[in-house]
Amino acid sequence: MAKNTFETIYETLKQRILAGTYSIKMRLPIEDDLITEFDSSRYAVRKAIKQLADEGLVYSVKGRGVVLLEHTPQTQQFNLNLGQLSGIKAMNADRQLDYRTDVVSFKQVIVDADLSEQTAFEIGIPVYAIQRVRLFNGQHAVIDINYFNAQLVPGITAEIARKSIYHYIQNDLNIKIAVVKRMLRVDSANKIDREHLELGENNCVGNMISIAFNDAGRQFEYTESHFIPNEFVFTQLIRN
Amino acid sequence: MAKNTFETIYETLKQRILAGTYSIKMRLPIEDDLITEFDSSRYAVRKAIKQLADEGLVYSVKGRGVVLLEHTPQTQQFNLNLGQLSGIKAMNADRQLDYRTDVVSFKQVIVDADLSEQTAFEIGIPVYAIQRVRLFNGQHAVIDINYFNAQLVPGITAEIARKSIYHYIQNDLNIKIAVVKRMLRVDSANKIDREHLELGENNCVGNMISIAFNDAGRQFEYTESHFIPNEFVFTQLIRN
DNA sequence: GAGTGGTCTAGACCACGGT
DNA sequence: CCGTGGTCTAGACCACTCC
Repeated sequence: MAKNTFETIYETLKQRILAGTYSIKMRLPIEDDLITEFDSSRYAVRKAIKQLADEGLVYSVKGRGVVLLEHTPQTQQFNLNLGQLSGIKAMNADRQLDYRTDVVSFKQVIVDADLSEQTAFEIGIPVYAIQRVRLFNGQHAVIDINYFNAQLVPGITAEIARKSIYHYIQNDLNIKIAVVKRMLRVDSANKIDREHLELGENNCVGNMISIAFNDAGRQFEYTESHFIPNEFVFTQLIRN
Repeated sequence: MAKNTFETIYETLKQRILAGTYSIKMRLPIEDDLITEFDSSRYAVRKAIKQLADEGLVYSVKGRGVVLLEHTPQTQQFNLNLGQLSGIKAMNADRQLDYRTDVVSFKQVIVDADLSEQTAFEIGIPVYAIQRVRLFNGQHAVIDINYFNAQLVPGITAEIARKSIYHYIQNDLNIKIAVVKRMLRVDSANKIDREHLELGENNCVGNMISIAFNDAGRQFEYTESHFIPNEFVFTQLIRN
């Protein structure tokens, strides 16, 4: 860790904040002191503070200083899964979970008007249409409905889908996943959901829609992940 | 608008991107060209590009340049309600909606162990406990369950709750809302939800939990907003 | 008025991508 | 190898907070 000056400062400050070193005064040392302590430039110090602010640990007030945000065990968890990448597999890697994937459907189709409307893919291009059920601790908790642009992401097989498409994309195809845009909704459960998910009494699902772009700016994926209620949490940080 | 050099550059570039000026080559001009064009420093140019990247419009690749992300009408909507502040009132100010608030319950209580566990407020402090139903176009769509630290946010009345607590906090009390941490879940509907929301056939709700901090770093609010399915969307951007 | 973070300039060098 | 963005330094001045 800590390859850059900036990272060293960031890691050190974060440790101290979490250890409560600064907690009494509820303030970080002023920039000049940090510059002196770490023998670095203002740039590195400010960048480290910026990252701490992005994580919701501190807040800068012009003319006053850098304030620490109260962090209780409850609010602590916010600082964890803020912006994760990869599939749900990695998304839950921190929790120790028994995990399995069933490929329910695997097709290659041409995008028509309706599908284009839904996925934002151009009409006429070939896509892989894949449906996979994710089991956590034996529970049918998530169904992933994927559409991958077959020109940008060629050669997907059912076998790859059973393991990890993202692993295949990144390691075998060497595609860089640059940006993922996400939408979160609560939808009434549809036929597919009722068929494949253990909804119990519930008749709704969470729906996480992901649109992924490679580092050439091209959208290569549209995915809907329908998940059962009461099991998943998403976090977001808003700063003024 | 555009008070700073940085803002001028940012606004100009954003306009051009949305107008499609750069779309053919799928690239932004290189930094040096932008420095020349806007007669500014590299700092301002890079800051503008950073903001465009934060919005999901572009993506920087070291050694190659700044790539434009495909933006179709569908993915465009992602760029809207990314990080909004204020209550739901402002959250939906862009849509033209008939809007009303009913105060269902208004109490002042002392935080006990259970409530402390839930809200992360200290045991023993007084809080306002408020329940409000939000009607959009006459539909009972949202119930807000608020807890405000009565020491940090004194003097809330039912009348204020009916109008806008955030307006009162910011304009009358002059409190600066620095940071809001949010969690999103899908919960099975409870008694209060079934009583106050127009769930129709659905028996689940979305649950947006907000924890707000003032610019002294103190948590002054814990709120759960339970909302009906199929009506609300949340967005998130993840960058590598 | 003193102290603090926010903005900005003008450089330097490094790391990576493509040729 | 060259061109590009990423990191970093050493300053200057401004805007805001607090006494």
